[in-house]
Parts: sequence; C-alpha cells; structure tokens
Amino acid sequence: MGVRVLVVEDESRLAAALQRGLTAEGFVVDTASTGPSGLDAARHGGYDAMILDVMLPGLSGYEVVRRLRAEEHWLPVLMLSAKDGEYDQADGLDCGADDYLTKPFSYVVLLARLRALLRRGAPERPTVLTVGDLRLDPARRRVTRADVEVVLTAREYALLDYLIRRPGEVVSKTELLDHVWDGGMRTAPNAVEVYVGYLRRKIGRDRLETVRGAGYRLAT
Amino acid sequence: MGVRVLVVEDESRLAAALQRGLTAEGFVVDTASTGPSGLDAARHGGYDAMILDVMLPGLSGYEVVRRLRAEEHWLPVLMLSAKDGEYDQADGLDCGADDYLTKPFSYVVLLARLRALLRRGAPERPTVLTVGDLRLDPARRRVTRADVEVVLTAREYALLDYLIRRPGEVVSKTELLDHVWDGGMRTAPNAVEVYVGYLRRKIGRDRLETVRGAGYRLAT
DNA sequence: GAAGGTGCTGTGAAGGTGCTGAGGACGCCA
DNA sequence: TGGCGTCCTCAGCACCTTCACAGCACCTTC
Repeated sequence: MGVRVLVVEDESRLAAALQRGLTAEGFVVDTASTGPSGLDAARHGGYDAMILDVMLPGLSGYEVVRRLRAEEHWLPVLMLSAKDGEYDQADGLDCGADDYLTKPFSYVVLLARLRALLRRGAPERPTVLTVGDLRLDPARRRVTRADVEVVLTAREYALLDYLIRRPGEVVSKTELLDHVWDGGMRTAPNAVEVYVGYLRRKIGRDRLETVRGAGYRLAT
Repeated sequence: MGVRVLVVEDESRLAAALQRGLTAEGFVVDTASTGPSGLDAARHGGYDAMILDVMLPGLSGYEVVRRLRAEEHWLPVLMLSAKDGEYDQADGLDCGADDYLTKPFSYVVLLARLRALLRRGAPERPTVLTVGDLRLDPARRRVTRADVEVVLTAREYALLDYLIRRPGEVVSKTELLDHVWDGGMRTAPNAVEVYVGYLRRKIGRDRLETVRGAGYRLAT
C-alpha cells in the first residue's frame, strides 16, 4: 500500500492537477477543499503527509496546522501560499509547518520537498546568526544591529549572510563573487567593493574590515 | 550506546509525546518537569543535548540556561517557547541557548534542529600554525606575536606563511622566489632580502636567521 | 689586508588596490 | 508613461605595496 498524502486546496484546478501528478508518482491522494474539512481529514485519515494551502475557506492553513500541533499530531505539513507579502514564510514555519512553498511553484520542487519531508528531513532552519550586536535571522530575512532593524537590499543581505557565517575569517573577493554573486556572471570585482561600502554604511564602518590583498573580514 | 537527550517540560502530554518520538528515533531520553530538577539533571546527567521549555515551575528555562552557562556547562540547548510576545527568540539566544523553537512547532523540524545541534557539537577549529610565541591563523589571516596582533602586507604574510610551515628548515631564496613570488616573474633575489627585513622588524629580528649562502631559517 | 661576494636597508618611483560619487540599465508599480 | 528602487559599471582619487637601485657593512677567500 502506497504513501498517503492529503491535499487541502480550494482552487479546484490546482487541486486536480496535484492529485493527478502525485497519483502518477505512486502516492495515494485524497483532497479536501476547506479548512475545517482538511483539519478533520488530517486528524483521522492516517496520512503520511499533508499539502496545505494557506488561503482556505472556513479556517486558514496556519490555523489548521496550529490546531493539529496543539493536539500533538506531528503529521508532516508542506504549506503553499501566494506570495502576496501579507503572510510570509516565517509565519508559516512559526505556526508549525515543516516546509513552505510559495506560489507559483515548480511541480518538481514540490515533489522533491514532499519526498524530503517523508524521509523525515525537514529543511533545517538555521539558527539566528549573531556576531557582536549584529543579528541575522535567515528565516525572517531580518537583520538587526543593537536590536534596531537594518533594512538591506537583496544583494546586501546575501553578502552579509555569507560573511556572518564565517565570522572573523577572511573571505576573498573571488569567493564572494562566486557565492554571493552568480559565479558565471563575470561581475567585476569592484561590485564587491561597492557593496561592502553600502553594507558598511548600514551596519557600521568598523564592522567590516578590509584585508588588503586578501579580502574582507567581519569583525568578531 | 545512544545519544542522550534531556527533555525539560512541565506539560506532561507534550513531554510524553517528545519522549516517545525521540526514543523511536533512537535517542535515549530522560525527562524532568521543573526548572530546578532540570538544571540538576543537566549538570550531572552527562547528556548530549537538552530540550528545554521556557515556562517551567520553580525556575524559568532562561534562568536554567543562564546558570548552566555561568558554570561553564556548554551542553547544547534547544529552547521551546510559546509565542506570546512577552519573551522572544532573541531573549532565548541571548541567555545562552543554542537554538530556539516557537510553539506550536513541527516535530520534524524539532528533530532536524536537534540533529543540527548535535552535529555542531564539535566546532571546527581551523589549524593555527605556531612557532614559539608566533602564531599564524590562515583562516582569519591573522598573525600574533606573544598574543599581540602583527599587521602584515600580503607579501609579508605570504612569506611568513611559507616559512612557518617549515620551521627550523633552511629555505633558499630561489625557493622563496618560486613559491612566495610568482615563479615566472623574474623578480630579483634582493626582493627576498628586502621582505625578510620587513618581516624582521615586525616579528622580531632574531626570529628569522640568515644562513649565509644558503637561505633563511625561522627559529624554532 | 685586499678583493670580491653576500646580505641589509633607506629612498623613491611605478603601479596596484580599494573607496566613492555619478549615472546608466533594468524591472516594478501606479 | 514616469517615478522609484536596485544593481552594477565607470572613472577619479587617495593611499598602500611592491620592488629596483645604490650604498654600505660584513664575511670569506686568497
């Protein structure tokens, strides 16, 4: 007997597509189209995993997971949500979901994540990274300095993210270009200098040391 | 013998669920239900990790970690807390916890984080090269002499890096030109002499011996 | 002791390295 | 369409590093 998956999704076209696709992969799929009916099915249906939309009539996806967890049902939950900004990924994970996908998503990615969940491997949300009074929360994509939020652009954030995982170590421009920028993109090394400059203005000039001829170092 | 985990949680249903789940995963699990008893068990039980609720009778989870850390117990701690706003994630991390989960949480996520914590147990200590009171840390690209930082230029650093890996051995100028300078560049051997001079001024005159007609040797 | 070899160091030129402000390209949104 | 934010390039500048050179000190050899 196959692996049983519950799909809770009110958009009937998407629900049907998922059911078809997952069935073709060998899963046994049931669907529900409202919050309450999904919750009920999850409680009693003996499923191995649940794919759960956030926007549902009757009860939101968040609420469904929250109630399940409160009742100590540990069914793996993969949440789906439109990227409308109102809700974000951190909310989804905070309410007890195991993984999270933003619409529009790739079916292949969904499948991969579902399989990972079934293997009991929730994606690890990294801890909040801290260096001095600088704090970076990857799940929320938030950076604070002395508890004051610092607003960073995508690139600035990616740069800080890379550096803060190796505090005190010297990281070369080439390495940064490879990992923070797209390695194949042939961005000029000067871009690194420019963004180091931006970052310094936001997190403090002395926090990011230049090691001439070698790279940059986040002061510990 | 398995990995030993201590669960400190006063809600008995959750404690039981965790014990059951973690045991099924192969962990050896003990539980405590109050702050003081948890602290005591953590001190003396030889656990590999602790899962610790914040709200506990007798002594809060924060206080438990704080006291453990004050006594220099570095047991990995995963904190659990209700997201009621009064306490937040930062508090948990600030008081010395290693990771933090907000209730309601996903069991799979808890498992993933716990495993991450146990893995992280052995923090990677990059090699530091030492000769006498001279220390060179390649990752941080930092050189200290009697614990005082010595600031080196790129070339000086490269030279010292090369020499410190062969302490006590005589290294010829040609070899240095080949490895520290670009071998093809046809730099005059005098450059080596110049940089040996620079280095001597910074790390101490007697640390770098001249072997006339043969090369240089880093005194051990 | 003279002569030549070897190594040391101060000077200064050349060029390298990094920082910054300006501004173009692009995508997004109203 | 225009305004805005972001990304990134470019050019100019300031500063630092590197290295050649030359003069000198010292050692070795004869």
